[in-house]
Amino acid sequence: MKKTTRIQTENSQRVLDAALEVFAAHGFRGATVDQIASTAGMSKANILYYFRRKQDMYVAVLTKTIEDWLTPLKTLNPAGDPHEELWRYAQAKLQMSRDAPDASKLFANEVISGAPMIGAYLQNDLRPLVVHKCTIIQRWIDRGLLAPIDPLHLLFFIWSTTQHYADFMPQIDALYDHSEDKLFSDAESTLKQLLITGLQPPAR
Amino acid sequence: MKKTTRIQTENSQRVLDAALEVFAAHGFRGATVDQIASTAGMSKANILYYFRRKQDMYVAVLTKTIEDWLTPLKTLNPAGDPHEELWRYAQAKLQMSRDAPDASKLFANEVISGAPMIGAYLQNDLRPLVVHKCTIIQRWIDRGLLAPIDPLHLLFFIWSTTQHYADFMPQIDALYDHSEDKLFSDAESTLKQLLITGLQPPAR
DNA sequence: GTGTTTGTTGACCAGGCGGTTAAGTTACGA
DNA sequence: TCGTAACTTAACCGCCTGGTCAACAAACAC
Repeated sequence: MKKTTRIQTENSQRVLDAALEVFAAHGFRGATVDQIASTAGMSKANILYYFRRKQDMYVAVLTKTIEDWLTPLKTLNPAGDPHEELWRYAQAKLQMSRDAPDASKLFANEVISGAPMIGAYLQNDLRPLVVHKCTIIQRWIDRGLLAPIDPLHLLFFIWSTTQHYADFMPQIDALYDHSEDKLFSDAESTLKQLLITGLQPPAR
Repeated sequence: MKKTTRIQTENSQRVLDAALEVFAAHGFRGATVDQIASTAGMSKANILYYFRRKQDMYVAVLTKTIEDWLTPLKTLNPAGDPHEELWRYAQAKLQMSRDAPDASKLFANEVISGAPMIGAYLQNDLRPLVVHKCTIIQRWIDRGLLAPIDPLHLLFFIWSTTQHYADFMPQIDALYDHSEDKLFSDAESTLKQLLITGLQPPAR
């Protein structure tokens, strides 16, 4: 009954790529279907053949983004070295900011406007995952492997600093003179310094 | 010739307050004049009497925000204690995130959508200020008062972490259980820890 | 009080919005 | 090769958008 053809998968993807770009730049309300259509190089009526509503494109592209988002956090290994694990996570997030800045902007736009579409997701999916990871971090602290710090705010630190290099790129461009490669390697060393030395457990 | 009446100042302010709220939540394109009008409790035609275009409200509210934004950075005192000065700045920014979250969201929205309105400002006003402050920080480092770190990325760190507590509040709400007071005092100690210990100069 | 400036608004406009439909074109299995 | 299901789009719809305007009300200087 429901078979997905080649053209279907191809064109759906084209629409989603264009939708991500436009929604990331203007948010849900600021984006127009016409603009998504012209970005995708298709007629408006045609993209509405694949996604009947603007909102359908939005949730599709947002859901995909969120799934990618969660992956690196899930891999935090309780048995590993705390500094190494946290730094690996921060690195992965920074890399995502570089590789998929639009995904970061999309998420930022959604949350800034009050998370109207993903409020439930934050409560039902993100929260339990974060609570779990925070207990892992807390256990590291209790065992003296990490300086005492609020695990949740530590996550906020990692999120905010890494996503900054996607969301605020126009500002960074105005202030930073060197290549993109150097920008991200400088960012990496700065974050590493703040994270690692900031989390050094007190001497025994 | 150009005298501003009492009603003018009062009502202009009402419009700007409403405009800040709406633009912060939906960005320039996503905001509607009708919505600003109803938020201000005035008719659409009336608010367009004070600001002839939607864009005029936007630049007015954005300009005001940016001026407030820069103030605390300007007070960075080269003669002061580096840790104290930087921490005072970070604290001031965090307090602004708490007191005026809409201003932070407005700015974030503008930059995320490519800074179409304030690109010139970033180059002409923000940049020289930041360059100057970076040399101050660099001088502290050269004198051994601060751990070696990239001054610009240090500013990025302060900006991103503090603004996170305004822009991403819906996400924080979903993850954080205690009072707003406790949230911000926890944030403060976490940031202080990361900033101060992360910047401790190497032992002589 | 009166005249003039300032403030207020309902009605209106052209264009853009998300979305539908009907009619046509293309792809493809049999 | 042919039939049919999948695909494409011009034309259209009602509503909302930013913005104008003329007519009216309020405030104020004298």
